[in-house]
Amino acid sequence: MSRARQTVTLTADLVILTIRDGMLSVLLVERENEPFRGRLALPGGFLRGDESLEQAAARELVEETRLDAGALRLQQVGIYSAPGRDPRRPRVVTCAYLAIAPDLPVPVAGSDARAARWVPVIEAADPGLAFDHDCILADAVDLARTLLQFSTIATAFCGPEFTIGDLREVYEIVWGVGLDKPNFHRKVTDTDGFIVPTGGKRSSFTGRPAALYRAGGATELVPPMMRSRFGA
Amino acid sequence: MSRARQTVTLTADLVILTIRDGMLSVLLVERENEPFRGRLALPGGFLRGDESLEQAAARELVEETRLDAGALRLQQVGIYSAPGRDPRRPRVVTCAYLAIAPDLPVPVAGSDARAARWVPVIEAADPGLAFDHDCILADAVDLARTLLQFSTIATAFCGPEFTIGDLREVYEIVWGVGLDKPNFHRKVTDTDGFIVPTGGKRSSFTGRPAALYRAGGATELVPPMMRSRFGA
DNA sequence: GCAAAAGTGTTATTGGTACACCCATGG
DNA sequence: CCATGGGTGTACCAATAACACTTTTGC
Repeated sequence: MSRARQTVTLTADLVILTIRDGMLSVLLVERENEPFRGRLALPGGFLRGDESLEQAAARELVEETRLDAGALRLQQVGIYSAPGRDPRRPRVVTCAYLAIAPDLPVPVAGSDARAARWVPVIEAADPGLAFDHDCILADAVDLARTLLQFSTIATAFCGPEFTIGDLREVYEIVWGVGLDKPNFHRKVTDTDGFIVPTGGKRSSFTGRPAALYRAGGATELVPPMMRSRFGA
Repeated sequence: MSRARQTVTLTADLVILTIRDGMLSVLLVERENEPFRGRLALPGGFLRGDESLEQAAARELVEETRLDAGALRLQQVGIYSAPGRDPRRPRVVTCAYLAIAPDLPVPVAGSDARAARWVPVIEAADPGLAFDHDCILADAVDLARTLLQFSTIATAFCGPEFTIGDLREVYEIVWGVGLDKPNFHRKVTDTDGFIVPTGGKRSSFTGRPAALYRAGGATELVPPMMRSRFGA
């Protein structure tokens, strides 16, 4: 029987990352049904008949965060197909997608009544997530760290307008390192299309006001952003 | 009806790349059944009940090439789930895996009777492959080019022993550029764990004999291999 | 003035590019 | 000796790392 071709159930799971209170955080939902009732899990849903997996992931993203998936860049993390990973049915295979969101005002209750909330990534593995979502989350965070290095996606963590200091904080928090402020400033301003000045300034509580920028048109970051030691 | 959860058929397709006669080539099989009867397609097969997709891909690889998947590094290219991509059934979703193989002695007829043969990648798109395999192949070749830049996987194109010139040819053929010989030599010898000398030498028809090397233990290539202009 | 954050200048070092040049072998 | 590919030396250049220093705000 194991040699026979068979059908499987396909789901798309989302790893929506943001930065809240200086911590890399992920949107998790509390499961209301068995198995793993009461445990936290990544938001996700079943593939429908008229859509691709990426479209399913985009639909989930809108339901959970009200963010337009077209504006965000949805990145495929990988496919998880180990037999028995879902106790409910013999074969439930999932494809995980990474989305990076700005700090949203609200725990964004989805259109469905599930209780969604932001959880710092370091706390997410505490009792452990449902299914193999710990593994998926770890892979997605790894991917996010790599994307920061080679793409301009770090701006997706910020709002429409941000300072270079905001952007540097994104790198420092996601990578868990300190970056040299002067060198970072030059790097992002010298890279064509990374950020463009809006002309505005923002005064923080203390210190000199910082110039405001918005995301530029470039998506690739060449040369890549290097991870230095500690200069914060 | 389109909102209902449904089951799909899952397959694992393989993009097995090698270098033959100085050309990047891919292993293709001729389809014996409709649809796309007589057209070339990527080797692949249905997921069985007791295995993951990666295991299914590894099994296919052994069947097609007799290569141990454990020795090779199987890389996930992506998932292809557009509705209607397979005319046979409403939903057939495939996950594509990239394998890089040394130049094998034989067109390696698989254990099944399918006629498998190596086809240069530039010729593969000539009448077009079956299904969306043109797209999968293009994505896999892109991935291979990127992997050559950031990993040591280029050695997988070579046999157990190879010269630095052999390795340089791999880069030149896959990237379609010429590389500076002296700089390439230093780059690979200076990178710890990329290649290790075996002590042997190989005399070609002409010129000074080249030292032989085997693949080292490193998998990542830092700093990455750069694509220069043309110095061949 | 002082603290704090933004932003500029300058130097040392690392690593890639280009290319001249020598080495070892077959014919 | 000559052609050919293997391999070394070296000058130059681009980009990063480290850090001193100036600027502009709030208090």
